[in-house]
Amino acid sequence: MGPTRIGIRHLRYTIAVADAGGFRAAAEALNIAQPAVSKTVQDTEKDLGFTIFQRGGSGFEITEPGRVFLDDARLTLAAFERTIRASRQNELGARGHIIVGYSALATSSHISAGLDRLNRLHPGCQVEMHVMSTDTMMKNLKTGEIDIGFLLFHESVQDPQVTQRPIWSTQIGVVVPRSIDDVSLDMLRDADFVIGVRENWRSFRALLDAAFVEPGLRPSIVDEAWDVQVIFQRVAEGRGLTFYPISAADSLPAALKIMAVPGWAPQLTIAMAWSNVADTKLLRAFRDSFCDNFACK
Amino acid sequence: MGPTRIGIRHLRYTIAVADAGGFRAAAEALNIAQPAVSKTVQDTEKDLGFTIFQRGGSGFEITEPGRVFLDDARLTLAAFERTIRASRQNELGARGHIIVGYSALATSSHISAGLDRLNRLHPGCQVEMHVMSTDTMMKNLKTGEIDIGFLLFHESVQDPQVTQRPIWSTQIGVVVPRSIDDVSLDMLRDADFVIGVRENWRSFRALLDAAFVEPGLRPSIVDEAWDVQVIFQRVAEGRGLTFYPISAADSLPAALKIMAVPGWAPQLTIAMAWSNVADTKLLRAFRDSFCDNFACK
DNA sequence: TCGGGTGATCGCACTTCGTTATCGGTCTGT
DNA sequence: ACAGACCGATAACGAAGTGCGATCACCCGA
Repeated sequence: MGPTRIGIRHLRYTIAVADAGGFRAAAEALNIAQPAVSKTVQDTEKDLGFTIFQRGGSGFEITEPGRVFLDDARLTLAAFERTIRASRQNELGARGHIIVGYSALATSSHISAGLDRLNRLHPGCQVEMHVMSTDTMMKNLKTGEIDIGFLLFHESVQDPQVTQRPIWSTQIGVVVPRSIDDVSLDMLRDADFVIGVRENWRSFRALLDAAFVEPGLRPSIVDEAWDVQVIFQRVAEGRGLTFYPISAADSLPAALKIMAVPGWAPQLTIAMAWSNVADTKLLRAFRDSFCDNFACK
Repeated sequence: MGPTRIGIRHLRYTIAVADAGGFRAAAEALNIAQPAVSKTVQDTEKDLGFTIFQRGGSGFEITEPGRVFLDDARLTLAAFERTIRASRQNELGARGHIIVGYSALATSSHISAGLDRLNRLHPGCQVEMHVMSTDTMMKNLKTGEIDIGFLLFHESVQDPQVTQRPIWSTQIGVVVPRSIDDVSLDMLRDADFVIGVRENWRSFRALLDAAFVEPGLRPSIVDEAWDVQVIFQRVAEGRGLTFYPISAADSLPAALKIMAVPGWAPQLTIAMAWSNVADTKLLRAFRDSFCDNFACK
């Protein structure tokens, strides 16, 4: 069996077909004509020696070996694009491009401090930030769509393919309108709350549920929202209070403030996460610039 | 900045230049003409936006960003070839190809048992075995030249990029000609020994050195050899004795036998090792088929 | 049976990638 | 100092890879 004639292009097209759910759709997504996709996928199948897509009259199914190949190919393609992206010069003439995902809970001066630190070591290195839920982040880390994630450290968020390292801990406080002067456990029992929906805030909600048990809290949730902005908006309107890590105090709207509850201090840890497979010199430098900073490891 | 026009070929050629130490040498190694290499490397540099090789009158130097890029590119290329290799059908029509490195010390029925087990799960999956020293193995694991290694588990053999998992333990015995009936600590004090050279047997020698301390042994080494076959040959000739793990008893030549020394039982552990970056479905199956077997993890 | 959907095939143009021949450069030994 | 051996870069050109539009064969629901 000779050397492969498969290249990155073959992986990219084949993956696109699987993702787009069809040859025509893939061609559209890739901005090329459909026959080119057909041809490339056929070449790939011929080289590998098995069919990836079982074509039927309408639509197709992915064969079992095809599924295995696609899983591996996705990782490989992500690794490839990562090394190119990390090495290419950007507009500023400096090298590097890192895509970071972070949970809204991880907003903190700690993050910007780490980014400043990185910027001193690698001037002009571009960092692209995207807010996303913890679950989405884990998925994107595995597919290579993001390089690094900052998320809520929680036992329910584990994956053998993803390494996590705690970066800092803080405690959960109550977000209230500025007009309120103090809070207490008793007050929480009677208050109404606006909290993120479980679909998007699964691990934070799980952590809150656990924190409610000990003091016997059963907060009445009058409203749920998908995004933090909406939650804060509701709180500012006086619809209810909400819980948030105290380290994120800086990112609160002016109308709100966050306060620790005397006698109730649930801890929350933010961790940095990355795929075991994602490994470039630049990413190591990035991770180190965060770890040295907070004396972890 | 548009999408890259860099492909696997660019990585392969650029790496070849760095490895071969020259454009002409690289061309020869790749079995192509030299101008093709020049052109491809130039295209790569243009796309990345910096020079990888600083050409001087005679020879060249690798620039700092070039070195970083090359390190990443090596990993990426290895990942690419691994996924293709793992997916391609072999002559038997079954899928998979794994390259395994093993230390001569790891020869054992445990290994063949694990391979049998894998063969039941993945019939026809090709496994390519190469004997190499522990140090070479670590290097090859990192470059992706081998997928899995079986090596002597030793504190001096550590690398953040490589994961190790102990697979089995055994004890060290003395290899003697069949004519000898029993061995003792006192006998070892007077005997001559043939042992592997330190360059190729570094970690085993370190382990032996430590094991000699407690009973106060200072074996007289009359001969050193590079390969295990040569060592056994010398022992069979009566030149001296040697030390070897008892689990490898099966692989001894007929003229020799291995015996435990009463009152001296240094332990030795064999571990399976793999690069953190090396990750395909097939390799996970391989590792699992070994780990389940010996109830580790 | 007829449109509207799928993917496969064909023929042609452009790009990529390989070749050979040749150039200009630096070292080295006379 | 100069010839010769080595290096990498360049030029010109052929072969292969890769794109395109047009078209075909097929399945399905109206």
